[in-house]
Amino acid sequence: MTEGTARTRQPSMTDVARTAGVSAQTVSRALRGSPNVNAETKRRVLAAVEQVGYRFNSAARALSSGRSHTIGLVLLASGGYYSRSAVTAGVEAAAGEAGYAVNIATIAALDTGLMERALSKLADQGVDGFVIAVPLISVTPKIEDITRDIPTVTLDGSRTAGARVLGIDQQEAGRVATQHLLDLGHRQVWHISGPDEWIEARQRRQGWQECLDAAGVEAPPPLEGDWSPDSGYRQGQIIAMIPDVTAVFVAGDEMAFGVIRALRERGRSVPDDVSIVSVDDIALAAHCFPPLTTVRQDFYRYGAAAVDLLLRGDDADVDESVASVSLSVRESTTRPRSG
Amino acid sequence: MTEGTARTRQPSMTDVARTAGVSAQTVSRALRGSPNVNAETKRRVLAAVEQVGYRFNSAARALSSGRSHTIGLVLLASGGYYSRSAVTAGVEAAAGEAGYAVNIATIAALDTGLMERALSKLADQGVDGFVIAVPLISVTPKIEDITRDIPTVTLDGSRTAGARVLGIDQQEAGRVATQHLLDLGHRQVWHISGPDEWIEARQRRQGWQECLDAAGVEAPPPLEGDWSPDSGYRQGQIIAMIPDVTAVFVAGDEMAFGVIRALRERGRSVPDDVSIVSVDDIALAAHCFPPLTTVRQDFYRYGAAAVDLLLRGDDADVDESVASVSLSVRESTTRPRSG
DNA sequence: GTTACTCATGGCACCGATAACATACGCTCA
DNA sequence: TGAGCGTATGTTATCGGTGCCATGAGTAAC
Repeated sequence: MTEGTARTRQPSMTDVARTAGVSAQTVSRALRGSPNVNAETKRRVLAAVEQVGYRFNSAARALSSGRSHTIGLVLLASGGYYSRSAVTAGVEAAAGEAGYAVNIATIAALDTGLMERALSKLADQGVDGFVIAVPLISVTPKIEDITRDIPTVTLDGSRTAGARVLGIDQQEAGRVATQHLLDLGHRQVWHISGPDEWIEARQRRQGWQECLDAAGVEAPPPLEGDWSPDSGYRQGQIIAMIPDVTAVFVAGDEMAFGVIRALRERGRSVPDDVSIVSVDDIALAAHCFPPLTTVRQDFYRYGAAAVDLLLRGDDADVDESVASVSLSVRESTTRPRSG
Repeated sequence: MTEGTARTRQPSMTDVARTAGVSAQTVSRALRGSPNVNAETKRRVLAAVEQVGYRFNSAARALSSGRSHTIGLVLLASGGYYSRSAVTAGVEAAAGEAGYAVNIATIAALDTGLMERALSKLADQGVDGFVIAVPLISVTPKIEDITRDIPTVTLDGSRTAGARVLGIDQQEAGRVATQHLLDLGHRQVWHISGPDEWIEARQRRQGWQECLDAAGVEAPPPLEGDWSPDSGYRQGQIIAMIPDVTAVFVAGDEMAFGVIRALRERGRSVPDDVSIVSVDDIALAAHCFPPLTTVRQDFYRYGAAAVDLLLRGDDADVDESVASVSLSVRESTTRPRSG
């Protein structure tokens, strides 16, 4: 390089201290808002920070304090891009507010080895906590080791050593969806669930089952998708071949898109022939054809609540507010023809 | 706590060194894959790592080496959750492969102040580089300062001091989409663009304009949305009121959903009355009704390429492969009635 | 056989903040 | 008046790697 001025190192606390005429320790205290700092001193420090263009060095802080002020977020690459995106935003917002940064690790598939590697990588990065937004299909000793050392919140109800679980009542979502169809007069409600590894999927299915039980209806065998619209399409083709199906509860909006398409291609109209209700209420649910009746989930708040739980640990008021679900009734559901 | 053994500190390189019977420096070299380490020594070191349960401390590394092996990703909370999600995955995958972690910062809106804060926050975290996936609506001195010090790749073509630009030819996308409609026999093509602050939006509009110019068609005034399905719906309502519209190029799939809905509600059928083509090819594009003809963008590779460019700086082969666009022809476009 | 050079390894200072401890000052109260 | 205490500030060691330089062994070249 031919630059005239050599690229000098970033100013450090010592530089600020010299400029402000105090010790580095006082600068540290002033910047962290320690109570025992004179107001006038603090002002001088802040002025010096501006003057020398000081930028905080979080690596040094992490090294000396042992805390990185970073949390690790584990996501699944496939499956539900809307929720992933919204959860990420919620996590990041809540973390940011608490002065934490967010480090992400995406695993390509639900594989224990990949999970171990992801957690390991984040642990190496020195995260202070984990938010795990994918199911832990199996908890290996290695995973237990890591989550025992580092506070963890799981979002889907998986349990591992020392992890807190943010319990959302997915069963309720399944119940609300199914009851809506029964209330419309449907005699039977079919179900296309998410992958069985996901506790969310299991809980929604359970809610469906319970609701049918309570109504004295024998539940038909559930079909299983993988959250993707393609899988919904495939399962929808099966549904389309079964006569007398008038109502289907699909475990996720994106799958529901595929189901509706499959039904339409087979000449079954939604909602005239078959009513469809699902869960999520993604942004496109209101704009597709027909607009989707769906149980709303607030993924953003879900993610934010996970961080609150992780950092503050106040289970109580978190769970209450996040757990609520609400039904957005649109045009993909209606009374059965002969109902 | 009543634990028998006090929670001791994590093992460090010194511990590994002692166990392996070498110096800490040799451990460091062995772990970083330095060429000048005896194979046998390396084996001993790796065994010792296993034995003592050593975990790398990246804060220490960052402090002493001055590089954090972390890159910062700036996203916009609203607007295109599919692309956000896919870009994030691509960035994370490419970064992970190169041994880098990803730190995210989401800005709630396209606001210069928020952008400054996001960059500043990531800079404080000590990121080695930025991938900025939102438009820089205005480049303030503060933003310039930060991006001058830290390598930056912008994804939408915004320019700022020292930033590399990953140039995807969005104009080509606009051209391909528009030409498809002309080829089908449409005499006129309307356009609903993205927000003018986005270079992507401007380029796609330019492509549309050029294509019409080349065909000797006078372009109608473009309408403008904000990428959201709701905005598509609003603009679609306007389009629906204009007689003789037979073809619309919508700048994004999510907006196209809203446009189609608005047209349908006004009794205009897609594609029989109006053909719709858009850009992105999100997962749901194939499953909505009617299935959407759209120009495919590979956001995942886009994100990955940004990281490659940032870390390796080999512009050449990156641009070529990513820039390509391809049209997915589905059922939302057809010949005009009297065409 | 000395020089020269490579390879494998060790020693030590240092990155920049913070924890822990020390100090200085001012004030209250016996 | 001096013990006792709280507040504001300074001093020093330390966190755990890495950069730089030194060292010794082995080997090729003259």
